[in-house]
Amino acid sequence: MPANRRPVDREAKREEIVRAAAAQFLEVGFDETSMARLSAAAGVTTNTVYWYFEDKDALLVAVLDQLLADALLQREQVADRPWTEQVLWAVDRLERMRRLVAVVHARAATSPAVGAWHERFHALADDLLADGFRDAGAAEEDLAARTRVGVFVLEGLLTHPQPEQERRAVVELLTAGLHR
Amino acid sequence: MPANRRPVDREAKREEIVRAAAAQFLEVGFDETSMARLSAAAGVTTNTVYWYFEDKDALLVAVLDQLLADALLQREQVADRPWTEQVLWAVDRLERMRRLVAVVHARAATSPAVGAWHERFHALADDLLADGFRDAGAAEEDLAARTRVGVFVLEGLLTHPQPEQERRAVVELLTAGLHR
DNA sequence: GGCGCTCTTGAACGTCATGCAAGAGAAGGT
DNA sequence: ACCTTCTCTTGCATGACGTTCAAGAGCGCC
Repeated sequence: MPANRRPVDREAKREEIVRAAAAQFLEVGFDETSMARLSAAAGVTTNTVYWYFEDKDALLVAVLDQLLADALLQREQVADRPWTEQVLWAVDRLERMRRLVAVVHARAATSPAVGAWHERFHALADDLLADGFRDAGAAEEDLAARTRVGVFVLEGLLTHPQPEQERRAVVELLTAGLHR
Repeated sequence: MPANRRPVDREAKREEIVRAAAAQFLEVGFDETSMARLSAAAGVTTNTVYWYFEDKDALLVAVLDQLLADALLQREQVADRPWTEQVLWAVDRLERMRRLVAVVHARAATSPAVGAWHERFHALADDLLADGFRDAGAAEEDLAARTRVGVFVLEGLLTHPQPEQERRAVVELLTAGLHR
């Protein structure tokens, strides 16, 4: 039990660093953002960052968690739209994170922390998509395959940006034959 | 015009380096393979590698070109199998390059050379898949969307390994309703 | 035999992620 | 009021990396 505690800060400062890191990672790129630059953007020294985060990968995971939480929160507001529209909304919403998708895939092979996050993310994505397809009237027998295709297409649309029209065509092909 | 030339070597040595690099990139990973380690594996010094290749990204592109050429060559031998089997064969064949897919996506954003290769690759993949789907009897109107989904699923299956059975289920969903 | 080219090498540079040891500042116990 | 203890911050160092520079070595051609 802590015999001591700084006013409040702790959580607040951590979040501040995460926010600064997120901005840098999204705009500049993960590999391209040095810990020095990142720390400067957050208004602290590099060592301070290392006080709050084990290493750069841990910071990446924190950023991913925050971005994902934001997205999930916003999702509630479109939960009643038709399934096709929900998927298109997700693509649009997640596109800002485009650069991070490739980074996660690359680091997941090396960093256990990022690897674990990647698995958690796919479990969540699988659940959400399976629910959506089920509600939209997909046959139970090919639900698993359809879900997996859905996830792959989602990732593909994120990492290989397409014009609005193509995007819609692709998603509509995915939901073809469903009653909603 | 060259007033001079070493016996044969030139092309041979270049290829030797590419082969060594390919082995390292596939087994160890691109980020994890240092130029020093790579050069040692090829039996030369790092500077020698820099004589043949502009930088690490150029070497990556050379490796990708070689791997792709190999795969295309082998493909001819399965060109007469049913379309579904061809796609499954491609997934199986390309799986060795799994780690490189993420690397290409990550570096494409930064390195113009890798970016260009990535675009070339997708143009080729689009062509091959479109031809395949057309031959398999896909409707001309949703050929483009189907092709794009195909590419995304292919990349997805590469980067997120699935058990044989799941893989087949996914690919069969893609080719559902086609007469071959 | 010397010029010029291709190729190779040794040593260096700048940047990066990260580690270490020392300190600042505020509770809490006495 | 002092001193310990804990959280947090900092300056400096380290080792690895990608890449560059300047100097050669060996061969073909005049």
